Amino acid sequence: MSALSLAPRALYVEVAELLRQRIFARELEPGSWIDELRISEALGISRTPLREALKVLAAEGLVTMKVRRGAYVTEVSEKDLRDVYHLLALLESDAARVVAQHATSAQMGQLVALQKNLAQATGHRDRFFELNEAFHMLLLDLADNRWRVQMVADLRKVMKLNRHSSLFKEGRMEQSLAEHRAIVDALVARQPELAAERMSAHFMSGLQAAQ
Amino acid sequence: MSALSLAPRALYVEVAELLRQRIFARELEPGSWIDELRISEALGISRTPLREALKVLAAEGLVTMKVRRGAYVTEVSEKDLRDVYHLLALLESDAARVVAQHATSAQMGQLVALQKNLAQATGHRDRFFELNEAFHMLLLDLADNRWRVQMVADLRKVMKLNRHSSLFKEGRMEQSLAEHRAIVDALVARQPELAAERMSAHFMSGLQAAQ
DNA sequence: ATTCATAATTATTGATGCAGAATATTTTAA
DNA sequence: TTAAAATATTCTGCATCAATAATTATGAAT
Repeated sequence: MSALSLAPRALYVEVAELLRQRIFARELEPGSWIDELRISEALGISRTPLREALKVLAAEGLVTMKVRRGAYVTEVSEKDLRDVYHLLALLESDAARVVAQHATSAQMGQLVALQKNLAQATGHRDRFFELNEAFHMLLLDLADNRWRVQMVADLRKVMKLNRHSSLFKEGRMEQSLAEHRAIVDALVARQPELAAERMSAHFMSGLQAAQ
Repeated sequence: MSALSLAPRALYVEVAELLRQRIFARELEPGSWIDELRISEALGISRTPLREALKVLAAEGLVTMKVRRGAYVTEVSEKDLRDVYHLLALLESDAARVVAQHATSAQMGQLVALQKNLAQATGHRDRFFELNEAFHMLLLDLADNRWRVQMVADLRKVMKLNRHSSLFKEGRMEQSLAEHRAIVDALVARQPELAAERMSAHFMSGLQAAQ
């Protein structure tokens, strides 16, 4: 039993989170079938919460369900990855546009602060990756559209299914940092279209690095 | 038991579909709790497939789950509706842009044909509504991004939660038809930005009608 | 003897009913 | 009127049974 959490979660939520981790860690490989009995036994739980967790993951796109066959980890093709990046660019560049228009100066300050932390994390890949994600999520939060937050979160999960997407190639961190700086500059300068363009370019650059 | 379907579906899928219908028909009202026992008894099934169906609907945003409390139909505020329309406008206008750029002339023909059917359905609200949805879905299919298709489908379900969204006000059908015609014209003329703009305007106009 | 088709077996998922736990409601007493 | 206890309701998770797909075994034909 894990440490008692402040917000108690249902077992199926915990199981879904665990499976996500394993999928992202490639312990469960894309295309491989998920054996309900094996996993539930390994986790020491019954099949019911596992099956409910699989429904959640299916809705997120991480697994695909076939009737009377079960669930397998979704395979993400090169085209899928391009499509996902395309949508992320669309949704997040629009978020940048909205933030440039409507964010308070205090909120801009949050983005600038996070950007500075990011600048100090170059070289530390895990830390950089973490702060990078935090930056994008903060921007989304500030754009204040809960449906978009959910959709982007799901798309980012799918993106993580790809082997190369989470690995930054040589020099990618520096380039990414520069792109972030340019985005923040445009936001602070209250230039919505410029911010949106730069965010879109940021994703196109990220897609190239992933391929 | 319903007629045997060509593609046999799992019970939880059927139940999810049934619940969607009831939610859209306002038999299950936003904010009301879903009594697992009552509904499963009414449907003559056990609670397990119902619970799995609720997980699916929760992922779609139609119901909200509270741990140890169960599920209730999601309440959609005015702001939520605006946010959903904003995203639909963003996603579908981009789809129009893509279609204007990449669709074959045969595919353009499909859109034109559907548009003509729509023109003949003014006055018949249900039929018009059906064809309207078919038009948007065809456009999405032609844009060829399965992740977007899924996201738009989910957003449209949320949109339907709103009482006014599915009802066309007086004169709305004629206006909607004119907007569709303008969109198709831009598509056929291979003008991506114009098509995108008109699609966006179409949604803004739809939002006004819904409020 | 080998190969293909068919039948029997096995393994896995789908669904059910029940027991336990947490929460909400009602009742009772101060 | 408020607070605590008892009761009722509802959700969570498990063991079991049923249905279906996958696999193996069997037999006939070439």
